[in-house]
Order: sequence, then structure tokens, then C-alpha cells
Amino acid sequence: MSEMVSVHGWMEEALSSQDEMKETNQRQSAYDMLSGLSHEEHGSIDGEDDEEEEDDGEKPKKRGPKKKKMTKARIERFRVRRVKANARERTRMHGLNDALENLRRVMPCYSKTQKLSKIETLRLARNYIWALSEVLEQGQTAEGKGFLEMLCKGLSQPTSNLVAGCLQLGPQPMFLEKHEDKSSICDSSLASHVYSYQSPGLPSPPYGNIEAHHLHLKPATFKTVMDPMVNHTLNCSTPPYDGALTPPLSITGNFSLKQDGSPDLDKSYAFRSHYTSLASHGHASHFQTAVPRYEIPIEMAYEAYPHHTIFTE
DNA sequence: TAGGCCATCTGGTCCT
DNA sequence: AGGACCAGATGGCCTA
Repeated sequence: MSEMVSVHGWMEEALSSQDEMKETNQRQSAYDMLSGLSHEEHGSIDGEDDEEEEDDGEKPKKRGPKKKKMTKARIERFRVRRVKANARERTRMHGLNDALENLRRVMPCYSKTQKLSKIETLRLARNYIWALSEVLEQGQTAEGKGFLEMLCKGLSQPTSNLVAGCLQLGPQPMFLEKHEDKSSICDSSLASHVYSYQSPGLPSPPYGNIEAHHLHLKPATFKTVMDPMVNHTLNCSTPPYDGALTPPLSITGNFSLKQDGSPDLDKSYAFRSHYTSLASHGHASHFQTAVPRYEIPIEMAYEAYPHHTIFTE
């Protein structure tokens, strides 16, 4: 009940009788009630429009500045302001969640049906950046137990299992299952590129078997750190950037730039091939030549390169 | 049933 | 005054 008083403090200010508040034990219902307060109800609480708020004779007088009188108009302004603030807060949190979802998509493994929690997403992202940095600095391949250990550092066991499971697919048949989940990406050609990691401290996944078609795997499992598309994909969820695009890191370095500094997809071989889209699958696929075929959601491709043509097959 | 996770509401604070 | 951001509180849902 203290919650009710706290949560609706401004209403409490308006309500001279707390008995009305005690009638309600659900916050939402209270909210609904407050949102739906009629002028008549306000009138019974507050009296006439410009009337001074009635002092409760039984309560000791409080010190401090005298409260502004609560007129019906003022109450209504409070209510409207609060409702608008709530809506803004919801929108803000939705934006935050969208950003988090975009982050999930560029994580080493992405499952639409088995989402990482918020905190685990952030932890994995930190580890992923850290691990990739190590790969770049040490010149090591993004393979092996060490890399996975870096990825899983500090993660909960379920998440560690999930990540390990993603990297553990190897020859197992689950990886060759049908692609039921069109929103997730799993390319059977990756089977030959993944390594098998047996985590000594990681029991079998507690959430049951990890189904391949629920996983979104980075092609060639972390062998693509230097790949410009992967690097750029990592950026595709960032807020719109008006400035010139920085050419993606490339080991081949064969990128042509437009006058505005953005990569010229028509002239850059790698980029052109990257954005060959597999429209029938709803994904953009790319690079079918020297390296395994990669796929990214087509919406991500559009997001990453809104001003460029996305080639479809 | 306990615990984890999440969405939502809320009031406070800071900034414009 | 109003918006953005934040943290606390709470209830719902899900899983072990």
C-alpha cells in the first residue's frame, strides 16, 4: 500500500482521502482509475476549480512552503504530463531494446527463439570486442579454446553453453537441418569451418538441444574478422551517421571511394559481391567467391547502406 | 515455489 | 515548463 502512496504521490496530493487509494491493490488498475478520473470525481476530491485545497484539520500542519492549491485544471495538467512522460519512457525503452536486439544480431551466435538476456548480451558483446581485439593485436586466428574462453568469460552458464554450442556444431547433423527459421541464418557450408570445442567445465545445454536453424552464426566462425562486410555489419545498428563512411577494414584493400568518402559499391569488388541479396530467403547474401557465402538479414543490409543498391539474386 | 528476466510506472535530477 | 535520463518498485511470465 505504501507503493500506492508512493507511486501516485501526485495524486495523493490531490486526494484528500487516502481511503480511496486503499481500495485498490493493483497498480495498473489504480493507474487506469486515475487515467479515467472524471471531472466529477476530481470535483469530489478537490472541490471547485479555484478553491483552496482543503486542509485536514486532524493532521498536524507541515512546515515548508505551502503547497500550491490543487485545482482541477492543475490535476489534469499533472495527469496529462505524467501520461505523456510514461509514453515517452516506453518509447525510450523500446528504442533501447531495439538497439539491444541489433546488438544481439551481430553477436557470435544469434537465436531468435533463444534470446540472450540484456545483461548477457552486453557481457558477450564486451567479450566479443575484447576477443576480436586480441585476434587483431596478436595476429592469432579466431579459433580455438582460448577464443571461446574469452567469449564466455563472465557469462552465465546457460549463455556459455549457448555460445559453446554455436561453436561446437562441426560435423553434427543439427547443422544440416532444414532452414525453418527464415529470420535466422545458418549456412551448412560453414560446417567445414567451425571447430569443435569441448568445454571442460560446461555441461550440456540446459535449455535442450540447440537447433541449427535457430542460430545465427558468423560465417566461418570468427575467421572473418578481417572481412569488411563483417566489420561493417558490426556497425549497422549504430545510429544514423551523416558523415562520410570510413572504409571498412580490409585485408585486400581494394575499395573505391565515392566523392563523399563512402565506399563505392559499383567499383569495389568486395562490396558489390557482399550485397548480392538472397531475396527469396529475405536475406542479403554476399561473397560467393573466395570465401564462404555469408548472409545477413536484408534489412540490415539496407540499414547499413541505405543509399546503395542492394543486389538480389 | 523461488528466482530470473522483463515491461511499465513513477519521481527525482539535470538540462534546454 | 518540459524533455531526457535514471533508478527504484512492482507485477507478470517463465523455468528449474
